[in-house]
Amino acid sequence: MRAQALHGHLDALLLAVLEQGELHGYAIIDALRARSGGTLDLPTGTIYPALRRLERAGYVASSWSTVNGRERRTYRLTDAGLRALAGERAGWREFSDTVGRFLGTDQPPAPA
Amino acid sequence: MRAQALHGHLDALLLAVLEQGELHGYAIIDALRARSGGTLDLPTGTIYPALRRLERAGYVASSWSTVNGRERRTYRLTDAGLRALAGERAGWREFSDTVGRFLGTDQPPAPA
DNA sequence: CCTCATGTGTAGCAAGGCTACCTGTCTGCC
DNA sequence: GGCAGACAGGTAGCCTTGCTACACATGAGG
Repeated sequence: MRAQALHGHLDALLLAVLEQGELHGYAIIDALRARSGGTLDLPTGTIYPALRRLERAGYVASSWSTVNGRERRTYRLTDAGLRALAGERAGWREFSDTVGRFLGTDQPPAPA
Repeated sequence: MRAQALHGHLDALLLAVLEQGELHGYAIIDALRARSGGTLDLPTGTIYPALRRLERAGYVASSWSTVNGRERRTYRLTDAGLRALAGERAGWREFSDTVGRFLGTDQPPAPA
């Protein structure tokens, strides 16, 4: 899958993943790959800047911890992030509905 | 709708619109607006460069005609464009399926 | 006459994901 | 002991692509 198709939707994915529990960056990449069946295999250079963006926006908060002598930065969803996620879901629905109307995802063009 | 969410999907939309018959740029904008129920209202500065991109790629071909003293450039889908559209449709399905799995468009997370 | 819709077009900006690179620890293999 | 590779985090700069703002031209309507 052409990954740049994500453009603008990555934030929503990250929020959705963090909705199920706090994770650190590397684990987020694993979670995305696992839940997408391998389709989403995002490089660290995509994830880390995106997480910082979300943190600047106040949608996630991070805390450092040390696991096996390795520094880990764990991210969790904030209340604002949860609200943002709801908005992103609505936005995604409208977007996919609109584009799907042209590309015929699974809803036929004229049911009625 | 945040229009930049289109990123990477605009070409597919244009091909899909032209699939139903040849149109000129301005009419394409109208068609997108009409078929999307007003959601997609794209500026000319988005459409014209995109059409040139598609023409360079060989997916559409254009021809000039004069209507009411106004020069019109009419675009039609090429065979390569038709094939590209099929690929775009498949790509869209995979993309929307993948993202939908996270944002829960209409398929629940764990049906079984 | 002037404005607005029709119609095409360009220059430059901005956003966002990607490539390529760097740092460091721990584990396993030779 | 040394080296590769997974784990873990991070940055700089590129590239694509849609958007804003503008320019040009004609025809219709006030």
